[in-house]
Amino acid sequence: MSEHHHPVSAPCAGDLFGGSRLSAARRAIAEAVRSLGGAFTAEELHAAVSATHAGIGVATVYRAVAAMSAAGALAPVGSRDGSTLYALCAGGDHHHHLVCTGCGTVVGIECPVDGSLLSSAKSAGYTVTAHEVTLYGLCAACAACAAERD
Amino acid sequence: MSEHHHPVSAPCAGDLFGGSRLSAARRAIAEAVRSLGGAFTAEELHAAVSATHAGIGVATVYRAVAAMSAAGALAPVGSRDGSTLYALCAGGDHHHHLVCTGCGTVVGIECPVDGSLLSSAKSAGYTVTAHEVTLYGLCAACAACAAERD
DNA sequence: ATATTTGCAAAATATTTGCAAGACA
DNA sequence: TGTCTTGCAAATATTTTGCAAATAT
Repeated sequence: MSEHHHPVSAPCAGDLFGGSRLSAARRAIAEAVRSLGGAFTAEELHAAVSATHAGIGVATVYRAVAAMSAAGALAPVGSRDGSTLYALCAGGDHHHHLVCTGCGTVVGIECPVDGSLLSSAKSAGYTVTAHEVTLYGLCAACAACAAERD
Repeated sequence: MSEHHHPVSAPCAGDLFGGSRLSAARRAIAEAVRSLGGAFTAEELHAAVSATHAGIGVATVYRAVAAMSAAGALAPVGSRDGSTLYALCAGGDHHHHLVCTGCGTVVGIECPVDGSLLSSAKSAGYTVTAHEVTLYGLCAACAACAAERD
């Protein structure tokens, strides 16, 4: 059927932008997102991009973040100093994120919202349409570092 | 012991500010928080206060929101148009919030984060220190209104 | 060829802060 | 009385937007 193998879901590493055009700037931004590894603010992403590809504007980064979010490749995972934190969102099935408050590393976690919670909401007269779950903590390395500091 | 009955936890309706001073402005703000009933932004709260008590500055409202949040009487429940949404937080035990996206009504829900999720985080090397859970949906009235619109 | 994306700079907002004056305890 | 709170206005900061030029497909 298709000559090229365009994945329908679970975008591969090269495609964080869904169906939008892949410009040089966006390529650089996608690269920076991966190099950051964990959670980041728009400004941090801009700084990371600028380190290797100078001349990319802040607005472009903000627009890229919006595009990647719309494509489901990025998810907001809290905020720091008034700026929204984003993180790469593993494609595939429904999940949430656990963010290390020390280094920003993010891992996916299963969704804890189960039928019993939904039905208790239902009995309160509510129909749940969306939910937001994020955990915060320390990764092994940051926990060890914190313990050492005592 | 105590001549006055200062509850240690689960602040009563008159005390949204914890131990801070109860000024006229703060009394008016607390009143407005209750009159709003559901989720609100700082600006909406300021407008509500101003309707009955003119002359209260925006900064005072922001500071009051911070004070009430610190006292545990208010919790952030998402954002709208770039502004943080807050809601009255029922005192007492640990819980989360379900917000009607139609009218802003908020109800408390039990916490779905259970031991199995925490131990799966643990096995990934993470120690969970905090979490954030919010559900969004429609209350009975707003759901009926939406159905009617078809 | 053409619709999308970029970069710049300016705009729109949300929230915070300094400080003198006023209010609570 | 002494400290906390207020109000105003200015400062900060984040994110958005208009528009002409550049670019991807």
